[in-house]
Amino acid sequence: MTEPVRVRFAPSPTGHLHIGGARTAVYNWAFARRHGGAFVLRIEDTDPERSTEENTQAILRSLAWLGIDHDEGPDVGGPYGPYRQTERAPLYRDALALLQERGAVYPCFCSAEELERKRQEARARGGFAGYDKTCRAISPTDAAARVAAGDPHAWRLKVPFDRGDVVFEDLVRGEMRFPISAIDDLIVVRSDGTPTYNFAVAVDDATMRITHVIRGDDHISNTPKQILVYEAMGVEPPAFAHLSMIWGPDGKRLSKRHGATSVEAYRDMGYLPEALLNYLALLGWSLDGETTIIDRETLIANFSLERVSRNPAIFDSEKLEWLNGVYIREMPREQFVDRMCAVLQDAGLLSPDEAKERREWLLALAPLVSERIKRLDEVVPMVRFLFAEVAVEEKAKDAVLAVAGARSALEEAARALESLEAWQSDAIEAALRALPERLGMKPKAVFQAVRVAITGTTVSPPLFESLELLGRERAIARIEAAARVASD
RNA sequence: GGCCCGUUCGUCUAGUGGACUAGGACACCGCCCUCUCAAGGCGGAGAUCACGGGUUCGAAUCCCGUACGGGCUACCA
Repeated sequence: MTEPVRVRFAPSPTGHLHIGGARTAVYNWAFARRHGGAFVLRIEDTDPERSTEENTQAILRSLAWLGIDHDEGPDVGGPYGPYRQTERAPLYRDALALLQERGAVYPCFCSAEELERKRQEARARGGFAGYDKTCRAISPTDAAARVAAGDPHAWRLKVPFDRGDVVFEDLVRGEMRFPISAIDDLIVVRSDGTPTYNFAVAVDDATMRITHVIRGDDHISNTPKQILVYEAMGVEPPAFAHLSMIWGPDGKRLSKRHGATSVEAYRDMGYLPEALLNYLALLGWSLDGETTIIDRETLIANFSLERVSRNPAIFDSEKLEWLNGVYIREMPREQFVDRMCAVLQDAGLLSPDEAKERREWLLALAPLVSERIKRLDEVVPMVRFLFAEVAVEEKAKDAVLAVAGARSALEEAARALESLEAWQSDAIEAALRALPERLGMKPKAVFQAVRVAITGTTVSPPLFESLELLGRERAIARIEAAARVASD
């Protein structure tokens, strides 16, 4: 195959971009980039009830945030547009005309009620419950006459009787084979003139010159129908690759019940796009079974459909969180400061001006924080004490300040820090380390008392650095205040 | 009912007839480091490869069947 690779991601804007859709998008995108092909975005908005422009924009935003860029789409255009199905009506009309010309379709005058009744009967009898092909028996002249007379009708595909099994090579699963007898004379155009899904998809993929259709495996059984549409049009079908579904922790279809399912929700929780991308890539694909940290470039350079797994995967948010922590720790310090500032500004702890003025200070704080969090939203509780006055938590008070000797430890600490010449962590450390022995206390008891005094909690970034960043005046004031409520 | 897909540690996976006493990662447990929490280092536990038959000198890997889960079977997508 020498033609350039063209793949598409075709979401329905009936909701935001979900984890499952995002994974499909990632695989399509990675495949396109790997082969130097085009990644096209097509919006399947034929369901007017549930499709909204807001959702389309949200999907576009989510893809952009993940760093999945498309070459053609509703927002950037392209040579095979339009890229919204609702705008492609003329294409479907042309395709129907082509099928009519080729004698590949026939009008069906059966009413919905009639069809429903037949379906019930067939189901009761057992076996195949498809359309009984009543209208296929109507002679072309009679049919044409009824159409001309304005009889309501849908158009059905004449599934050939002598075709043999529909066989295709799925790039993930291998050979797929469907008996032609089990495939219905599907409706391609409804009586209101709108195309059905399987027809629209085949027409779109054909006219957009899609070479590889990579999508969820809920479409496996649709594939033979679409192949029949291609054949009816006289067009070579693309290659297909079906991805298994992503499930929630309970092994059921991923849904709101499982908590966050949209890409935007993960963004808002402080996940990094590169971490989500990495996680999604690994959910059903592996580089070699060993490598887990896979950046964008590595993914593009190595992605292959042959290594896509056939079984459904359960979404493991703990592993995603761990991965996010890895990316946070590996993030360049400057970049982390930017991310941290954004979060602090959202929390109202920092103004844009301060972010600029205190850049050096923030750069010093960054590594203390980045090493301790897995999500960006953990920044705020961890460093709040540096930006605002904090009350000592009750349980911290009970566990640390209510211990014998806490008061003298704090008083001594305040004294030692007051007389310090240079307010730097190493000097602070030297001063505080001398205390435990002199007071006959364990180092941990002294340090925890100081920690609680300045942060209000028993857990914080490293103590000496925290003291330095807090500043002498505030640090000593807090230690003295804590001493007043501590036990002897 | 019919057609189709799937089934390896709790989870994601490696594995394509012999290197498998089934490897890696997350989670879990222990130890070390240590001012807390993390991070990091070291180690541990965890999979009768869904089950049952076969093929073969030899099967997680090939074939058949069963069970369980899932999809399609719409003038939904």
